[in-house]
Amino acid sequence: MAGLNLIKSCESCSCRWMNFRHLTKNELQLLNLNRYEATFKPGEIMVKQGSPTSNALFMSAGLSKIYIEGSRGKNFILGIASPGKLILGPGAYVNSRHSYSVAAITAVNACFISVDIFKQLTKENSAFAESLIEDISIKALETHNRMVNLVQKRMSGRLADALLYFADDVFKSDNYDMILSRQDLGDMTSMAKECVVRILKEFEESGVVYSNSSTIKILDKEKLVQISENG
Amino acid sequence: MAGLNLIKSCESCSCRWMNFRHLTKNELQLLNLNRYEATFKPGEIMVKQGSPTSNALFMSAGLSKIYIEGSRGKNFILGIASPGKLILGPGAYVNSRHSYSVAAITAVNACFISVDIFKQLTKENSAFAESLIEDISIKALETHNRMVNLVQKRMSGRLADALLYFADDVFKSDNYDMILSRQDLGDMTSMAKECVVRILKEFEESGVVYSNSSTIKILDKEKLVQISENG
DNA sequence: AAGAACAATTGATAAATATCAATATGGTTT
DNA sequence: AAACCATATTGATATTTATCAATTGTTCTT
Repeated sequence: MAGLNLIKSCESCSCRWMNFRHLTKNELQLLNLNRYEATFKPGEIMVKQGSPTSNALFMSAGLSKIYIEGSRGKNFILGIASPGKLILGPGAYVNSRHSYSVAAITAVNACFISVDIFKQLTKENSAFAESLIEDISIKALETHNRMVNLVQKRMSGRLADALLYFADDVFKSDNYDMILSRQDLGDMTSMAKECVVRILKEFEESGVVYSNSSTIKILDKEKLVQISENG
Repeated sequence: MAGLNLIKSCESCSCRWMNFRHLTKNELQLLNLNRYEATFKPGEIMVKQGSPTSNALFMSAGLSKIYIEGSRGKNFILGIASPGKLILGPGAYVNSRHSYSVAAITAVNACFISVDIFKQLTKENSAFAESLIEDISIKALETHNRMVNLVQKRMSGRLADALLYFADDVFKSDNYDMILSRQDLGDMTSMAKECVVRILKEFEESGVVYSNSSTIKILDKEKLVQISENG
């Protein structure tokens, strides 16, 4: 199995989870022995909501979307996963079920790491455990923030937030490919796909954001931030 | 200072945090030495969003509301805190600032416990640390669920959720005092206070819930659950 | 008990958002 | 290049929700 891996070892991996810095050489080796890599094509499901949390995931290449499958077939997109981020929902510590689904957007390489090993490491290494608490806490803060924004802002503010999220957190650039469909953008900002189109058009007419169906260029970031803040 | 405390010690406390069961006698004593009790009158602020997270809180009596102060004076009510629950936002592990405010609804007794001590205990006692991760994870799951519901359901479904939350999680009874104002109920369900009134009236007209300004009686729970599920 | 202050209620209306149906566009397959 | 598919776009309309203004009820104070 190790022969199939693209990445030589966790010790030398350049895109490993930051918090693995707290692990000793031995612990990293243990990790390395209990992982395997897989590749996914665009659109393929990497993690299915409700399935057992046997593994945590770490992507080494590509982008994927994390989404909750709500009732009546409606999805809610939590965010974009990229290399270096832990993919393991809160269900792992509650009911041992994945609390969200993850689907590849681009071609993706990912490491599967046994949750049992993962939990064992948190037990043995308190610095590592604390860093996990930090990671979870950061996500909780982001979620709180997200929820308040979704609930208190109008459509243009919500869409501005999403565009800024891609620029600042995902691509670190104000020009980027819009990897989500209009429908997905709607699922992320709680609006109908037609409304996404209309608000994007408004942004374009006011010279804030240029967009075509697959590209975004933020032209006036200050104004976009203002739109986000004014709700 | 110990003389001011109503509760004799953490060891014998009947309403202490469940996860303290993982602590040893010594650790409980350490906890006990580093706590102090306070009482709050209805309406008083117990924790202010943005203030330093020097202490975690545990209520021994009363009810309070946990809320995020959003932009432009709009609040968002996260939930109701009751005895036995840890009150410590994710900010404690991120920026050492309280990420939400907490205000007493009824008369409240609460213990303040030093966050430093709290963190020290998670470092020394891995079972305790894991139980904290579990606690945080449960809250994260609830938040995810909440967010999806708020975003995908219409007003009647959201209000039904809130009424069921009070019945099942807070009061464990289908008849209870509505301790929140209509405005607060609106801040919790993302709707205007006038709409809360109107939907409650609808519920009453269809025989699902009886309500006056300070009381709720769930008359047809199945139907209320249905309303919640149908969005 | 009168009055002040605040919360709840109601009705009318405006604003925000979703839905529906039709058309356009772009990329793929054949 | 024609046909096909999925997605994007547009316009018209319906639905949902918020806002405003006025009134009623409640609680607290004096």
